[in-house]
Amino acid sequence: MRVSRLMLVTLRDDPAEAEIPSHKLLLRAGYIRRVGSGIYAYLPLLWRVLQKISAIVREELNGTGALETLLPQLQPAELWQRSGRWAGYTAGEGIMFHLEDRQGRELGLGPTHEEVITALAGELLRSYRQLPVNLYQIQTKFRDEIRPRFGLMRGREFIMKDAYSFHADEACLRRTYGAMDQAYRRIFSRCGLRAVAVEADSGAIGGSASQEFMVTADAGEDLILASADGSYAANQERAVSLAPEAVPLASGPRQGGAGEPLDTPGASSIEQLGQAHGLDPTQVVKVLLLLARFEDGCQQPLLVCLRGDQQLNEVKLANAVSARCGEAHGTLLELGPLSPEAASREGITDLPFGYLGPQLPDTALAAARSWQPRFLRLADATATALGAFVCGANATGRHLVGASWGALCPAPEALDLRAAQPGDRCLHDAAQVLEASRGIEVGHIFQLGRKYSAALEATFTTEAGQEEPLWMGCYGIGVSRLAQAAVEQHHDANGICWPTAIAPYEVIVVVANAAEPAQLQLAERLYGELQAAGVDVLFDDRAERAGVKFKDADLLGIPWRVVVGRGAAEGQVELVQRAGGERQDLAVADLQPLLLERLARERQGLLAA
RNA sequence: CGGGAUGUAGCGCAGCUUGGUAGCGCACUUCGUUCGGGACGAAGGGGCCGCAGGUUCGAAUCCUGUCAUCCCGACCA
Repeated sequence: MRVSRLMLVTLRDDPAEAEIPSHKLLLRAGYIRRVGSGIYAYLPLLWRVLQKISAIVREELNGTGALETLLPQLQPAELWQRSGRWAGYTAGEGIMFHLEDRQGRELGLGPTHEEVITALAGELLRSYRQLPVNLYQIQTKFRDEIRPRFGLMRGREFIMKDAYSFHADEACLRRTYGAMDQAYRRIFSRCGLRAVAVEADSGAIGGSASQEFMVTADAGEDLILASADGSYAANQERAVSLAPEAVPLASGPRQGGAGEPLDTPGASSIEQLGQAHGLDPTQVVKVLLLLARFEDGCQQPLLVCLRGDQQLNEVKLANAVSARCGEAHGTLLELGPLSPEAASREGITDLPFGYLGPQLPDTALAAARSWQPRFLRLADATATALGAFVCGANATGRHLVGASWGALCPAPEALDLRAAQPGDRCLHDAAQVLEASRGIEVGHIFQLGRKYSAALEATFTTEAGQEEPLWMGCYGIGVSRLAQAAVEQHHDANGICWPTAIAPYEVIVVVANAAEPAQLQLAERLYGELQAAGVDVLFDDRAERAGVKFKDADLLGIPWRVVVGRGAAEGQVELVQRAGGERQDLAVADLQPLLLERLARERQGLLAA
């Protein structure tokens, strides 16, 4: 392709709308244009990148025996009502764009395709003999993100590869899940990206085991906690660890474990309490009140106990609450702190915030107008493990010292609700410590189990002649996000440095002075020869000064630059590698063999390394 | 949705405090010089000043409303 025909518009200044390097560079180099909030046009250069990524994804998935398909983006509400996700995805902070057709039928614009594929599988897969099957598609997804940002990182319309597998039993699901894990590692390696697999929360998709693939980059939205020995890595949402040891309360239980009152005016936070009365945060049980709102309108107050030095992990809490109430009240729509303002709107004005203790009786909710009149009481295991502790006395300006579970109040169910922190000891080896890094989530694989097949009655006949719901897995890759993540991981002060495997073009031939016939002729010749040799080659034939063309070549991030300049008459050209900036002068005859050899290796991405 | 900010030419910005009919850099067009790291000179083209009301002889500027976009938090590939 000739640059003069490429519709190339590069920007010298950073666009004001972009914040992170990859977003700025994609805009400046003419890869994308914003059309609306979270909506982008993929310009021709980026489309080539996306097609290269897609080709790698296809090759690897086809290699596992997966089948490519294409499912509708317009999806009937009825399908989502059957799976129980319509309300959760459209009401409240739901992310599904939805609309009504001229007949008044409700439709959703697919944010994901579990419903459609499961309904199809239910119709088509009748016997264990047809299993397993793994179907995938590469397609635009629509999500009405609460806050689109960072260009393609979190758009409202984006390209995703999603795959869904169907199995006769769980062991088979596990095998395919393992095969997808391996395929994903190969895909990211082939794209030239450093990626790590981490344990993850299953989120709104549901199901049991799940693993995320993170491209490591400082601008990543996710916090990864990993052990230095490489045997444990998890998203912070999911990470588990050993909490620091608690400092025992010197005097032990007092007043038989009911605790001794202590006047603590003004000490409504753990820090203030600790400073004023010489207490360690690990000696305190703190009580958080939260409110959960469900699909059926039920509003459930929660009383959560944590050890004073620990932070709540809301994802873990939301999972625990869903597990306990989901059956009766449907999807958990919202979970947040129970504020004094919200309480007083309910008619509850006497909650001593800052001095709450786990013995707070349900009668505190007696005045509630629309809330459930009983707390759902949960505790982190670090709190229930305390033999004697300090807690609020449920009266402003007063705490109890030396309280113990049983005597003060029954211990709530002990769960893991705490947020693991960098520096925590690991569960698998207490000598290992969790270290933090940032990542961009580019892939996520799930063992869904039978959640969707049961809801949508997608069953098959087993060898024994029984009707059973299909076992399912689902596997996603954010293709457009991956392209931007690659830029985030591979750029420098001058622009993008694409890994060759996904670069829009592999080589750019730059004619230093297009007015010089010898240069122009040689450049034309090399351009033609490289094309004939199967190289994706750009030819910068513009009547620009050399400096402009060099700057643009760097900004675009083409891995190899061939400069046809002063040495053209003597048959000399210069070869420059974009990443690293290595340059060498070559005889024209040596160029192509050298380039072809390097490209052959680089097209394999990190697999070649 | 809560908190913060910004809307002036394709992009980046000034002008607004103190109202008087819109400017700078880049980009674009033409000509000349230049020609290996975003050249120089000359001459040009391009703006419903986000939108709607209001105040005023007069509004980019003041007032009210509204929309959009971006940033910080909750969601996700």
